[in-house]
Amino acid sequence: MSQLRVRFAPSPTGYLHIGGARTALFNFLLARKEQGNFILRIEDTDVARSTQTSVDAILQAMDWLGLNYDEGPIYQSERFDLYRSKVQELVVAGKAYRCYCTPEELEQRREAAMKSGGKPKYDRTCLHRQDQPDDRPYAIRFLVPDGETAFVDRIKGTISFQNEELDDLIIQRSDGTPTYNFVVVIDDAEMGMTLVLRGDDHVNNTPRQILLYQALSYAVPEFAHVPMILGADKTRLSKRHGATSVMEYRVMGFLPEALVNYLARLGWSCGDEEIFSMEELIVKFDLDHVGRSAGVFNPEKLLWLNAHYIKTGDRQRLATLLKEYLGERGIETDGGPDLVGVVKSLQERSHTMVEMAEGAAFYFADKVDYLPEAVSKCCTPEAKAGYQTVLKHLSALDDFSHDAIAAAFNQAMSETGLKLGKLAPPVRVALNGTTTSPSVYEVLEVLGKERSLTRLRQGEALFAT
RNA sequence: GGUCCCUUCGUCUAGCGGUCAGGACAUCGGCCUUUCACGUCGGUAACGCGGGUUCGAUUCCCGCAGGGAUCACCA
Repeated sequence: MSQLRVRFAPSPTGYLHIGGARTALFNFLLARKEQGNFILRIEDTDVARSTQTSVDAILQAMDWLGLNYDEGPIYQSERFDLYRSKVQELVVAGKAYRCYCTPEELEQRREAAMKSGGKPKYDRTCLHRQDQPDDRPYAIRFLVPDGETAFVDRIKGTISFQNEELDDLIIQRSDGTPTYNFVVVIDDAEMGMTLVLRGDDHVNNTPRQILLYQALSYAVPEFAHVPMILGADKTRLSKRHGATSVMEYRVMGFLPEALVNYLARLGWSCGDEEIFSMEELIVKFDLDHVGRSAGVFNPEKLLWLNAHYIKTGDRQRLATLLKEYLGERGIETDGGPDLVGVVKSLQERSHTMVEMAEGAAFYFADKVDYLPEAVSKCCTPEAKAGYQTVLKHLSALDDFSHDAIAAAFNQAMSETGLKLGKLAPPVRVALNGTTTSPSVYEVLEVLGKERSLTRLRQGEALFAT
């Protein structure tokens, strides 16, 4: 049994963004599907740009999405000794060499080469250098062998490069710290990765890394590169296109399962299916159906999915969430109507939890905030009699259930000869101050008799005589 | 510029030689209706171009065009 081992390796220089989340998700799904291991590794070799705040933000976002890992987080910054010894191993074997060229010199030569139409690759000046002084700063470069390097990408198919296109890349900086392309190989190899699933932008790094694996006598893992995510204008997804941070979506009232479902379907498909729970994804996800081309992030479809999950979600759980969203808006729910009832009345008409919270606010308000236009439109002198008839019948109810309320309205209708379209609007205004709300029957039921009647009696004053 | 990758409705995509090119979001109509939604029925809408291969190409091959990625002592 060959155990699948995959990893997600973000660099902690910011929050977890949509693209990274999808890469993490794909790795997670594969690991769970194959019953392999999912490792989280923090790529913080760039000490200057890495922060603990970012690490925390990434961990929090993964937790929210439900992407738990089996090993880690492993910090590369704690493994410098290992990297250094591996660099030495290559130097001793003659597969890497010291380079005394300064960044400034290299930059100059690059520019000169570009200007004369040549390739901006390292000219191997120091490969042929005779002296190797220890008292001068030097970086270590990997000596790229001649030939061709090819690999079979699990998503894109065979990809090959001529080694001469590759630079003798620096694997250790002059300050002694290792560079990305080197540590990623050491870690993926030492941690036993069997598949490296990552963003498309790493395709060009892959041949260099393969050469490194070979130079260090490591087994080369399989690779799979997922296409990037674009904004509506087909450019790389960025702040301009809206929220890119996973956690921003929670703030905006999205459910994690909606984001997971959306991200999974962005670039992957399973016939005509659109709705997938995490459990289904684990069973159905596969690399064979991951597309090769970049995809545009479509917020509207995500919104539709979110509405779907709100519509079909567990009311008790949504009630708990709603309480949080209301709390963030300064609305206290204790002592108010039953939250599950509130959720039930709003569930079908909310696309986000924020929307639900906004729609639920009136249930918990001490006094109704009347919208002037709603009052003038619905609480007309002609409507007053009908309103009072409704109020009379509702007052007489012992059982304030939906059905009983409906019966009360029916009585009022036959008594006044008015249709529900005439009777309901002013009641709605009295209850929530506007012309839009859940069904008035539901609102009355959720509010309960006492609160309802209080509001209805207050509402009598709305009618201009 | 070099190298590498990509190309089906507006968007996400199904398709793996013969389909009226399917689904979903969005959009446009109808229905439902106490408001707003939801739901429901239906419509509009796509194979980048040019060569091949083949009885037959969206599908296979080669060009072209257009996108994108990458060419750091960043990751």
